[in-house]
Amino acid sequence: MTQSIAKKKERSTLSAGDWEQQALILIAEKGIRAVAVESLARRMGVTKGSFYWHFNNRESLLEQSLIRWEKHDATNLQTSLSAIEDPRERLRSFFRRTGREKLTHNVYSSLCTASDHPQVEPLLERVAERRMKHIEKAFEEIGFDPKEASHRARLTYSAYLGFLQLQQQHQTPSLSSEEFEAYMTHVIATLIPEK
Amino acid sequence: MTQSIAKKKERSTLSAGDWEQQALILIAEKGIRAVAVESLARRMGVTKGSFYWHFNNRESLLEQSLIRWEKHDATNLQTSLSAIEDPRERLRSFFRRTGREKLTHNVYSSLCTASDHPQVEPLLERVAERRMKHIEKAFEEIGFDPKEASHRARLTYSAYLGFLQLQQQHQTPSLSSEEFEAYMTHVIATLIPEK
DNA sequence: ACGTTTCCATACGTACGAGTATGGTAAATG
DNA sequence: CATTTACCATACTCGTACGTATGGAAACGT
Repeated sequence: MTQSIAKKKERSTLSAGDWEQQALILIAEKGIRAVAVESLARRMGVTKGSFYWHFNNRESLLEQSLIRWEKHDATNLQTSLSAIEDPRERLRSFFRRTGREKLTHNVYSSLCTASDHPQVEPLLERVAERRMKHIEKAFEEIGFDPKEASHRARLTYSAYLGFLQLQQQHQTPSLSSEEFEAYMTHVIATLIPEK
Repeated sequence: MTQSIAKKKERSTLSAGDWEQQALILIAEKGIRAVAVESLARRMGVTKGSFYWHFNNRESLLEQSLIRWEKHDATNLQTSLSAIEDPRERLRSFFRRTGREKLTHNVYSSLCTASDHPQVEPLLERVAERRMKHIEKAFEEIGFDPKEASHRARLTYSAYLGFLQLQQQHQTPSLSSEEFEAYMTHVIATLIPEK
């Protein structure tokens, strides 16, 4: 038993986790609708027979994949919260998170364009709620009263979501350009008040 | 010939325009993916045979419908621009446009969740570009220099897009509540500087 | 060594939606 | 009045993707 665990690195056989991981990569690249079991199987170098041994159906795969992603995202948020004590800096790092965490970020971006999907919608709700609370807390630490902090958090997260949308439409300066830097500076200056 | 035009109000036969109109209504209600020719035909009280007399294929219907919507939206923007001379008031009216123009607004909202669709993507790009220019101009009239106005317009439109996203996820206060009014006041105060 | 899991391939069955072929009916036209 | 034209119904084909049935081969337990 202990030996079989160590063997995982060899691609002798696939695990359910491998399928979930590849599904997330495919979501990030082409969106959730592109996750078809036959094409995904080809991608993994096997056929459908393998898939239906690991999962009951496509819906089950998506469910597990999304749970996996959500956990990963929640811990990401938590660590950034405990790591950065200055609330202003914490907010700035939230915006700049777009650059790092490429995969998990692209997954979210893709999921947003599938908000009508029955399995995705509740996930997006939970994630948005969690992140907005996170932002709201930072604004309260800065000095906003609860009501204002709530509104400012909603506005901030809306700006973030809208930016993702424009990014997918290729209507945003590339992340590495100085045009992008200038825009980020403007956003931070507008939404995060000085001391 | 002149008589047949006058008869249009009677639902004796359907025109291409009728199909496009119903397609837009369906898009607003259930998204563009729900626009299937058979189900749409049932909605119109006829069968596929009718549809394929008016259109070559489904793609053609979507193309015509989207063009129709885009024209409508462009004139809407133009009239609001020429009707309101105060730039601040013009920006405020942009935000509040969510309430009025229910149909055309819901269509846009639905289209945003289908930004990966090949026929929708270029449309969204054009619309976003047009609207952002509109907002940018208002900010310039207020007194922002061109660079700042551009950034502020992008931020403003991002906030708008993000709000639509949250709205679809039912994570926004209802448009008629005072909670919504308080939020709008906050947004306007944050993004539109006082004189 | 032998049977039992584990993992996967192959071949099917099925549902759905797009598009086609063809025929029918009422209105317009001459 | 006869015939064309506009509009629509019915009955197909076809491609795609999900899901199932079944069998094979390697690994594991005993």
